[in-house]
Amino acid sequence: MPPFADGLTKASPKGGNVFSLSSKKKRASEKEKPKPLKGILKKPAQQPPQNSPSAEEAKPLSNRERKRQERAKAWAAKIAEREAAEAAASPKKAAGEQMTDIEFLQRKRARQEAGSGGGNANQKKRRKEESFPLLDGAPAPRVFSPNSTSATESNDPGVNPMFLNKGKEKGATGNPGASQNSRADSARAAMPPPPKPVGPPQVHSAQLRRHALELEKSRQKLPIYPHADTLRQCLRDRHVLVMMGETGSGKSTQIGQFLVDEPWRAGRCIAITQPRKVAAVNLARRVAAEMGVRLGEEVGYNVRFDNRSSDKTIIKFLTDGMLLQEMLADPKLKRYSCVVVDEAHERTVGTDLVMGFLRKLVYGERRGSLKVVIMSATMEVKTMARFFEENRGEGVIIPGLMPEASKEESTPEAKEEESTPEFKEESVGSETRPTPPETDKKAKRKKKKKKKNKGGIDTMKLIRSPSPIPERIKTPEPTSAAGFEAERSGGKMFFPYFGTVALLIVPGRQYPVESLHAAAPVQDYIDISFRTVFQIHCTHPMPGDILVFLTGQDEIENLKKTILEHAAALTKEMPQMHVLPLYAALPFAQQNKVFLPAPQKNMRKVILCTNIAETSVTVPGVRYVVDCGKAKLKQFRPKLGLESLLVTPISQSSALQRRGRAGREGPGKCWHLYTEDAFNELAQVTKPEILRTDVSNAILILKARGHDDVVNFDYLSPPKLESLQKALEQLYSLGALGNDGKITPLGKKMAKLPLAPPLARVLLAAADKDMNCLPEVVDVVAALSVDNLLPPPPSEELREQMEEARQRFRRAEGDHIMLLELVRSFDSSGEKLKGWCEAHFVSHYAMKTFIDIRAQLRTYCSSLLSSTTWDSAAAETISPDLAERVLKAFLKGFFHQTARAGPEGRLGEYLTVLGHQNVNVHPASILFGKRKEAIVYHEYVFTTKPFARWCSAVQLDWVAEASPGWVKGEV
DNA sequence: TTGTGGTGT
Repeated sequence: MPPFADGLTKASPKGGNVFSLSSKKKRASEKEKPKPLKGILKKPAQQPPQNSPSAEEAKPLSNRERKRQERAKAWAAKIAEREAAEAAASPKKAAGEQMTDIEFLQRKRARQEAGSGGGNANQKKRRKEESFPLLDGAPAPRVFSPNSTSATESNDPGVNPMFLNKGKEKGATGNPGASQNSRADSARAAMPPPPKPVGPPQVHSAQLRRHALELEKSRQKLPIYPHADTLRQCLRDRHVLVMMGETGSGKSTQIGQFLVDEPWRAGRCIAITQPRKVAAVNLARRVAAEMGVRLGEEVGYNVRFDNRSSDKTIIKFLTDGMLLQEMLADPKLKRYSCVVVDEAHERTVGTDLVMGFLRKLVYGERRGSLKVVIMSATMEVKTMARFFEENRGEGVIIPGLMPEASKEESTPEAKEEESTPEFKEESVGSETRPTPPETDKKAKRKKKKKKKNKGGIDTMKLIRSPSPIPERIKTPEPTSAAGFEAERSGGKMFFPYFGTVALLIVPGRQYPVESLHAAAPVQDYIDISFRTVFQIHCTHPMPGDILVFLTGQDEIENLKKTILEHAAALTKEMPQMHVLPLYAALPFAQQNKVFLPAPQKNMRKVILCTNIAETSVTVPGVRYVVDCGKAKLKQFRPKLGLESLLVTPISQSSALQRRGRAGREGPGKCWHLYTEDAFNELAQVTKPEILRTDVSNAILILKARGHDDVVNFDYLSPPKLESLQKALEQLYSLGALGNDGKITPLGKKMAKLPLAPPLARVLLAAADKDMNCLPEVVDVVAALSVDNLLPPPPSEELREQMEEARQRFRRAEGDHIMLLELVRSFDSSGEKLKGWCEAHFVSHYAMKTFIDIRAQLRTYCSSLLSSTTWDSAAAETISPDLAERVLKAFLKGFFHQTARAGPEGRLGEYLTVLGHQNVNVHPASILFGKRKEAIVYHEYVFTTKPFARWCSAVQLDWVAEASPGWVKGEV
């Protein structure tokens, strides 16, 4: 008898199951459609759902289609004209001349005559230049879109493309036959095979193309596939498309392929951004395979340390961070005709900044020549659409989606202090940051205070630095008559246009997942998780793995232990349990175990994970999810200037995401360890990262890309003024900004480095003549940039052995120089990386990352310093003098993270130089238990106590020397 | 005397 059954009854006040079966059997994509609950174990009699369209008629080339093609041609000509004008005008402009209209026309005619005839010459010419065989010739054949003539016309009255799944629910809930037998499909099947590519020598092997043809079948089954035409039409009519595509809709792989042949592409690349590297790489692989091309040629990717793209690349997947980096050299993103922002709902700082830049470009410098697609989950669609509408959605109503936009904004918010008012929906649409007199007064008070305390920095002056007047241009005339028609009819006809934004909702492919909530509030969710896991295991059939969401490594390892102890007591008839932890700090080899089937036949995987499994990792085989309702989230407290990790209740979208993990391979079930009322009280969406973190890096990114007025930048969610102020202060104190708030030459160099501003400052300081320790500092900075370089001992027995192995790196100066010793020791050992790491208890994976980062930093630095030798083996030994120079360089970036010895007799205690806060040397530091005059530390963490991690001994006069004027007084 | 969610340049 398993120990849990008894516990379960006790845990419930009513003496029943802890869980009340929710009366709703929710389908992830249609929550609003309650369905009667059938028996828990009864298998639904439905097939895997596929959201396929109802029959769509394939028409011959209709008048409308012909007109559309004409419009497309006209469009291409327009872009070509614009480019011709730009190209022609620029040399003249440089010479201070103005080109006359006549000159312009002459040039234009000359260009046209140079082409092989017709008004489409420019377009043809460009196509040839691209040498993309699949696109050669006009009209461009849609090699990969055999349904291109199918009639999913967005301007077809009676169809509501905004709700593409409406009226198709039968298909959606699992009647694939309906779609497969549709006339549209047979029409597609009857189409002639794709024409063979013509043009330059065949670089694509027949094998690649054969494989692509095989993949074509599964492409056609994707829910998004039938909507290709609607999607294309949206982007012909509007420059911005906000698309809600649910999990499994195929949006990420298909969007690029749908748009390749569009005339507005004008030979330029389509960028698709991702928040994660793996996603960018895998998507590129898949799309290259589907298109039958070699990865890195027409389809490629670009992520840190790995660039597989070329001049030929027309669909490029890249991380949002990489796009931001590209924007340093190319602020207008001239090489792209279209930027697709995928997973926009995740609201990472990178994605948010990219969206801000794109909004500015699409209504400004790139008006008419840039298409923007935002792909997001349900919850954020309104936010995104309003943000991208040229007038912030003012006076525009999204039919059916936001009928009472004003009403729902009156939801009362909870706490005043901690909740960020800017985060509420309604403020998203605000045109500029509101500056009522009250705010202004407050700000002025702050300014006075700052002046008094720190002497001399006028932070408000920094904030209020040059404020370009935002350009206001009227909504462009829609190119589609139908779009115009729809707007005029005032909501009678539903067209997917929300002012200047097109809006599309594409259904996904998810199996139904049943939601269960706790009947009463849960006190100890670890204990209840444990019971629930056994309850599921004993009452639910195999196959079906269990995924348990917890908050951290510690919880996971503890629960794993408990489960294993009790799993041993399971009877032999019961399936066995295979318990696996999953969190980011776990070595890859162990992480990968979750992808493998359980080692024995009658065995169920129980995966205990952090929110890594919410987005980053998809575990196969999962049918049951346990959601504890909490997660660790970073929080920035601007008053203290500190980031900390806090266990926080998750948001509703997060809960739905977790639940969705049960429905990837079949109908599933999710146990939420909190009441339904508690769920209803959760925030709708997770607070965007930009409101939770230190924004100094983000501000430097803005400044370096020419946005001086960082307060009035187009943020989807503007950070608190306090956070901005803190960031500006930090950048100013590091010398990245001048008194006028503008970026300094030093700041520009810092922005180019892939490092947090203080570390970037350190690196640049080391290049100074008096410091002269760049190679050493590069080593230390790179070592500090990797996580878990020195993992804790795998077992207590090995602790002594570990300490002995690491003994040779010890340096009296502290952890920074210890890291340098470690790196030197590896460099001079001549051993293979893996063996060396194992012998010294250094993380192999972290060390590989270290090597990559170091190489990248060296490349950046080579331009700073011509005569630097990077040969570590030939370098001087780490003399006390060299160590001192290294630490002094660190103080240039970390003077604000220094502390002096605390009261006598308390060894590890220090008081921060700024703010006089108590900090303790972290026990993992080699300075632990040692008393020094002062320390510089790399990181402040608050766990059981405030700790300073990665500490080194410094002298107070060094601190004073390295600090800017206003800090000196504090030392 | 510790051991922090997840990303990214």
